[in-house]
Amino acid sequence: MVKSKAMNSASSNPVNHGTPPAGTGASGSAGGPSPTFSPLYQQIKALITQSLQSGEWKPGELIPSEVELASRFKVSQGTVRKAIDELAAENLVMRRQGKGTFVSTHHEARAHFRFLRLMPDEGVPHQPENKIIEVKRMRAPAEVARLLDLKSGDAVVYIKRVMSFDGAPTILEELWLPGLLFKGLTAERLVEYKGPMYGLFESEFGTRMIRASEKIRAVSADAGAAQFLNVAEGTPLLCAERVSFTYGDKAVELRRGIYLTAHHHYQNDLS
Amino acid sequence: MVKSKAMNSASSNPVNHGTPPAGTGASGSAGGPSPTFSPLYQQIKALITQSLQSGEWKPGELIPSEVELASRFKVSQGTVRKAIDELAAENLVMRRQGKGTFVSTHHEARAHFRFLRLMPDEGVPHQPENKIIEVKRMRAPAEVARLLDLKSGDAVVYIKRVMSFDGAPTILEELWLPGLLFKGLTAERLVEYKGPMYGLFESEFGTRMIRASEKIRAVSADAGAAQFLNVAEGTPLLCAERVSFTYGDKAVELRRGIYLTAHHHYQNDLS
DNA sequence: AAGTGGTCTAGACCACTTT
DNA sequence: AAGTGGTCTAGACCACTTC
Repeated sequence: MVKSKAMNSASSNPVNHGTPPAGTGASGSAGGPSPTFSPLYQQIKALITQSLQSGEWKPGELIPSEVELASRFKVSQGTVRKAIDELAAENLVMRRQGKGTFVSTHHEARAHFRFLRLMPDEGVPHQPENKIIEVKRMRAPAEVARLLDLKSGDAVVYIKRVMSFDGAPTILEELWLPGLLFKGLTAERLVEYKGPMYGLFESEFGTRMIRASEKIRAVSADAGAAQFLNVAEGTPLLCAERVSFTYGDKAVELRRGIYLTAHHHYQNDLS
Repeated sequence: MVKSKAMNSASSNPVNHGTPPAGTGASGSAGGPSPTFSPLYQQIKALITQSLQSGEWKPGELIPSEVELASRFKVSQGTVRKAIDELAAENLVMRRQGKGTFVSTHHEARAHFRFLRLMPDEGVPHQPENKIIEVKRMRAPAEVARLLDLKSGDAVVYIKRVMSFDGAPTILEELWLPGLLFKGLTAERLVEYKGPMYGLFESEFGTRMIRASEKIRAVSADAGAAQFLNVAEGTPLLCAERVSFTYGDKAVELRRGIYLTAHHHYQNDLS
């Protein structure tokens, strides 16, 4: 099964063992100056990612073993291994020695803290209580459309909720989601669902968040925030504006969180 | 050569190969629950880290090639490679194809943005101007001592400064450093030094920050902050309390930054 | 005992940089 | 041409989990 890489551009083979010339995917070509090679393991990684995205292997499920994937793609186990190593580093899959490799899911305490960075100043993190304030469909304002890569006026789902820790309202959150991706999303469904919202998105709407980018600022509590968080107007609050992405770096959520940081803090590790 | 791992002992040999000891796995056991073995590449990684810490290879310098290290440690190149892979992932070294592997340094734009997360809302990041307000030696307050793993009352260096972007004061920062590690640190040295403070610490005091943990809150501008940042008292500001660590996870800096987020934001990527 | 991921080796060749 | 990191292979064995 293939050994070196010179030549051998292959045929029905899903990957390009060859090197110089054409081959799978790759970009431009056509006399281009840079054929934009990608290493074999990157191509394998892309193929696996495709299977994840298409739902061939669903969150929580076991994916085929390294040996099987190697045989399927006609490459060595080491190459598959390196591809999966990167996917594991990006939290798309989780390896478990002796058991296999599983598709990551938001239905886990582990994945939980990746996206909720607010920690109590003392004690261990609790599961917040969740109160839905409002759910509606609307046309995307220009700013929302821009960040979600939609056209201004496209349908979006708007959600407003308050999260409390030990009975103390702490987070006021607004979300905007592309209407097309979240058609059946209703207030009832949100209220009855227990657990992290990303788990609901993943299970019920097939949209899995894999990466996010946040911009954080300090703001003053306006009348609304003051009311929902039970603080005086003008109280300093932390504002986190998040854009979340799914496979293919597609933006699929805009979230604006207002955090009361009197007894909590936003935890961040620089490494 | 050499194949198994397990155990730790050996003689003049820097790593523990050999020792094909008793039967695999279980063995008598009963007593020792965990022999605390570590894979060969982890041991190599530890040895390389030691050389970095001891200054055998200084920031910015080239470390020996993979082939040479493999020969020195009497392991295969692949094993050295895996060790260096992890060090590169932790930003302790940087690989450059065709040239070699270099010790990371803070004297680089690249390392710069790892620890300064405040970005302008529009436009590209600028180099801030730096104004030293105060430098003094003092005894560590209880809280500072606790976070720096010192004894209350131990000597610390205290620094207060303001950083401005395009002439606008934006960051008010206080630092506490262990007195023993920063003996010759004076206001003059700080003022005359151009570039990131971590570069000075690294070059002049041999202390390299490799990791940090931040807790972020929203606060109200008090009289002092209002004065230095040229805002009204009560203005909401972002407060980032950072503890930085050097090799061996030793805490060596406490930093409390007050950020004006009117035209800047704290950028954070969740992945 | 069989299957899975994890470690280690040895050798080949590729891509990039410098001499 | 020589040296360095980067990719790929093939095979061996280890550690963990399940049957």
